[in-house]
Amino acid sequence: MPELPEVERARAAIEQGGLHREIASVDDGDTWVCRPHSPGEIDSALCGHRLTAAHRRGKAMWVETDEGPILGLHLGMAGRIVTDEKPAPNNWDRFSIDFADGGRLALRDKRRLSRAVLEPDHSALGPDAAEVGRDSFRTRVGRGVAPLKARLMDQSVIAGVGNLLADETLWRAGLSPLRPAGELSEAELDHLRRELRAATRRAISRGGVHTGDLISARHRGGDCPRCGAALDRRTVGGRTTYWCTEEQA
DNA sequence: ACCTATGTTGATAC
DNA sequence: GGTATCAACATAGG
Repeated sequence: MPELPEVERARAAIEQGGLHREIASVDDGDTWVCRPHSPGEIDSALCGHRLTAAHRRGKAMWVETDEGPILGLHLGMAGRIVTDEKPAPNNWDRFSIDFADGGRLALRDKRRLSRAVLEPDHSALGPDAAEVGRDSFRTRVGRGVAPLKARLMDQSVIAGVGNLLADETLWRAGLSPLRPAGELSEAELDHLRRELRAATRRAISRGGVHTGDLISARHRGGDCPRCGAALDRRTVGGRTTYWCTEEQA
């Protein structure tokens, strides 16, 4: 679920529902999700503080605190942020903050691939996929021999594009996921960036990458929603990929 | 019951 | 350095 659009919604949820409330305690007992911290470390660092601002770059989020450390949050493959909800069963709330006012904020994740850490390191992250400028996009994406889709999903190249958004964007742009990234013309790269921004913005406003136009056809036997041709299905960049061989060259 | 598939990242190997 | 593969976690579905 969580690609850039979902993470942006999660960030907004923290901003709207989690700021300026005194932190009474933190449940950081999941040593996998909170690695490399020991249980109690995040708790003692955040207790008594308040969250003051929520930021995002790509799929990475971080929250500032008043005079305290920065809290990094990542949704992994199935995480989401909930505020003021009762604890989920089966310990699905892998990390949570209890506020002094009785409310709470939780990182809910069945699969435990999400992360909560203090002072997160985002130095290996490229510019945000929705913010990257034209020239930067050209030089960062338009190189190498890796398939275009793999390049788009490389978080150190640009941050935020996952499997579904990559397929949707390439389908919108009419570009094959298999094209060696370095072989794209500047015009193609500019067009790709334009479609990436459009697909991303649209997904944010509509609620997530699952609202894309290609999604409904993205299964075995699916047809291109535009031209009706059978979609091709292959593993590209390590992920299941669907595309229209008629329109995406 | 068993097998496959799943939005993520990171470590590892070539 | 760039690229590819597998493992980490846990669930859902055929």
